[in-house]
Parts: sequence; C-alpha cells; structure tokens
Amino acid sequence: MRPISNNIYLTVINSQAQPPPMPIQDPPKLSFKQRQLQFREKAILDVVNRLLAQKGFDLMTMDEVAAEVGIAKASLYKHFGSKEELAAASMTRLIEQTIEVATSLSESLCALDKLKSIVRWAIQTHLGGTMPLLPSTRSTIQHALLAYPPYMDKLSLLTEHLGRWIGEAQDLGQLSRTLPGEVILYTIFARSCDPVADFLKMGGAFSDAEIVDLLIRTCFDGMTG
Amino acid sequence: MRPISNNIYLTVINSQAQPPPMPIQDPPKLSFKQRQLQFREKAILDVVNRLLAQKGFDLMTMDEVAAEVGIAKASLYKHFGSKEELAAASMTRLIEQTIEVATSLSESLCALDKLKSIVRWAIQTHLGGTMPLLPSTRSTIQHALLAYPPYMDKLSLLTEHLGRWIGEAQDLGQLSRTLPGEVILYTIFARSCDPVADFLKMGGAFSDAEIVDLLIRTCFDGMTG
DNA sequence: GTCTATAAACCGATAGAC
DNA sequence: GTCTATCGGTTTATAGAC
Repeated sequence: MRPISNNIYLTVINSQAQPPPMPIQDPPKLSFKQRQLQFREKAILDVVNRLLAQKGFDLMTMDEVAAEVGIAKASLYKHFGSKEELAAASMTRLIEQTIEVATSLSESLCALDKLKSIVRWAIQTHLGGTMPLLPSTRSTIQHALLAYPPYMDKLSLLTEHLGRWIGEAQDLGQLSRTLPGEVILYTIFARSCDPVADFLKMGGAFSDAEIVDLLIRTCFDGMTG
Repeated sequence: MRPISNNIYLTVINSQAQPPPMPIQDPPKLSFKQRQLQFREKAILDVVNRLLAQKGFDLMTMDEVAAEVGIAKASLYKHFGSKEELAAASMTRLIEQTIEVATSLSESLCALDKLKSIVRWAIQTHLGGTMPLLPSTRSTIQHALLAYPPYMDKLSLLTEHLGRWIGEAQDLGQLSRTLPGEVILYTIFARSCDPVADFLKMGGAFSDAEIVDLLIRTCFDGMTG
C-alpha cells in the first residue's frame, strides 16, 4: 500500500512498524496538590467532552464549562491556555480512550472483528452522548488539533493499530483487497461519528442495540447484501 | 414498511401517493424591478450556499455574505429576515436542485442506478465545494429548517422520490429487503455529505472521479466485498 | 416626495485579563 | 468575581436616485 501524504489523520497505515515514541512509565507518587489538580483536570475534561458532543466547539462557551464544573472561569485558564487548547486536550483524551479500548481487545478476535468492535464501541459512545463529531474539514478545532502535538501523536498511534488490522483483514480476504487502506480507515472514522445514528434514535423505532447493529452492518457489508 | 415518527427528514417513505400540494403555475410577467430583485436574491443564495459549504452556518457571518455579494449588510435584511432564514432559503434551493436532478434521470435506469446517480451527483457537488453538510443533529440550523415550511415541503417531496426507488430496489432484490427503508434513506443522505470525500481529496492520492467511485462502492457494497 | 441602498449605531454575547 | 474589548446579528437614520 502506498504511503499517503500528511493529512488530519496523519495516516501511517501499513507504514513500517515504528518503535513506540516513548516507553510508558507509571508516574511516581504525586503530591496531594498535584493529585487534586489532576482530579479537577479530569472533571473539566469530562464536562468539555460532553459539551463538545452536545453542541460542538463553536457553541460551547467557557462560562458554561466553568459553571458546569463548578469553578471560576479564571481557574479554567490556570489549566488550559485557551478554549482551543481545552478542546484539543479533550479530543486527545478521547483518542487515548480509543487506544485503550483497542489494546484491551481479546487477542483471540480476528482482525475484522477487532475493527468491528472499535466501531461498535464508538457508536455506543456516540449514542450515549459523549462522542464529539471528530472528522470535519469545516470545523474550527481542526486547525488547533493539527497544531497540538499530543493529539497528533496519539492519533498516529491509533492509526497504526487500525492500519495493522486493516492490512491483516485484507490479507485474510475479510476486507476487500482492492479497496485502498485509507478509504477503509476514514470510513471507519466517519461511521464512528455518523449522524445516521442520531436520526435513527430520534425516529424512536429502534433500540440503541439495533441501531448499532444496523450501522455496523451497512458500514461493513453495504446495503445491497 | 412501518411509517416512522416525525423527524428532520419528515420521512414519507412508501406512504400512499399524495396529490401534489399545489399546481405549478409559471409566474406571469414580472416587472423590471421584481426581476432585478430575483436576480440579486439568486446571487445572495449562491454566495450563502458556497459559504455554508466552506465554513458552515456558525462560522458564516452576515458581513462576509454582504461583502462577497457586493451589497451592504442591511440590504440582506430586505430579502431575508434573519441569518437563519437566509440559510434555510439556501438549503431549500439545494433540495430543489436535488429534486430536479432526480426527476431528470432517465426512466430507463433501474431503481438502484437512480439512487446511485443521485449519490454520485451529490458527492460531485460536495467535491466541487458547494455542498453544505446537511445532516447533523448538532447543527444550529436544524431547528430553523424544521420551522421553515418550504424546506420541509421540498424535503418531503425528495424523500417521496427516493423512498419509492428504495422500495423498488428492495422488491427487485437490488437492495437488502431486511434493511429498514429509513436506514437506507439516511445512509444515502449521510454519504452525500461524507467528510471522507474531503479527507481523500486532501490526501491527494485520488482524482475526484476515483473518490466518487470509491465512496459509492463502500456506501452500497460495503468494505467486505 | 418617495423609495432604495447603505453607513453607522446598537446591543447582547463571549473570550480572556485583572 | 468583575471588567473590558471584540465580534456579529439586527435596527435605524441618512444620503441619493428617480
């Protein structure tokens, strides 16, 4: 597969395996103050994540974030330098969570089932109201994300995972060998934030579980089957 | 197929055929002033359509619209009462154009090919930079659109067209008979504004024609084939 | 005099500073 | 917790054309 040029997903599909950027070392004991800071940071990001999912970046206000966390607006700026950085941190954590889900998948699953599991988790998260709409070239945050190395690093890592599974699934004939890897990758990303889920939920005719199954089915098997 | 509750698409899939809401009468001679107004209105909507496609509703400003049209901001309000109404009018025209494309399709095409033709046209429009991202439950305009009868009427009309073809294609076994009609309909809508097209274009590895083919293929046939 | 386009003013909201 | 500068949607008053 051809390496593709830089883009928002910083795709490294099927690139040569890279050494992990840095060895993971569990952080040594933090002082009480540090833990308190970390705790509040988590609370902030929880709120931001939900607001991003519900209203998107432009409609989310810093006043609102501060109010929902229960702290002063100025305190927000102690943790995050700007609204963009705040959103970028939240998105980075989302990618981290996705990577955790990916690495925790049973090794006994085949590549295709691993990919489906990721999409399943993403759609469930979406239906739960905590999945920001990641991929849009029109969004204000895209530029901030591109300029935020932690996000790009984590995205590379995730893409590496998914790219490996996509290649495996193609080798096994589970996914079309004639479909470019990035088309599969982007389609998986897109379906994970698919507005179709929202509209089906609004329609009220299907349970969440049914919606997940329908979306995974149309995503992987199409509509002609 | 089960009728589904009201939602943004006001689905009338497979509903009984309804008489057209009103007979179309070509408007009799317009005065010079009226025609001039109509001409400028078209120019405004052209700009709005492009800006909606490029930046979305929230990031589009009335200053920008006025500047690009080449008129004063206040003049915009002679034509459209608010920013929401302006966007709604633009979206309504887009649906009208889609209906025109649909009705102009050759009768010799089978139902499935008609559906594919519509998606093909939509993705081409998208790649051309004049396709606003219609379906998102998070968007500000959705409420305005729901409250704008001309849009809802046109959308019903379009949905009726597509719903009929979906039913035909299912009867012919061209589309899965076990897939709910609204899932197919929404998927078609979603794929028509798919961000995947943008990312593939940004990647630079594919021509527009290739992107269109890849998206139609994954949409209808999935990725496992 | 009337009608139209526009510049300028208005005002609420919001990011960020003190 | 308050303050300020800015931005953007909306309104109003004015200048100019017919």
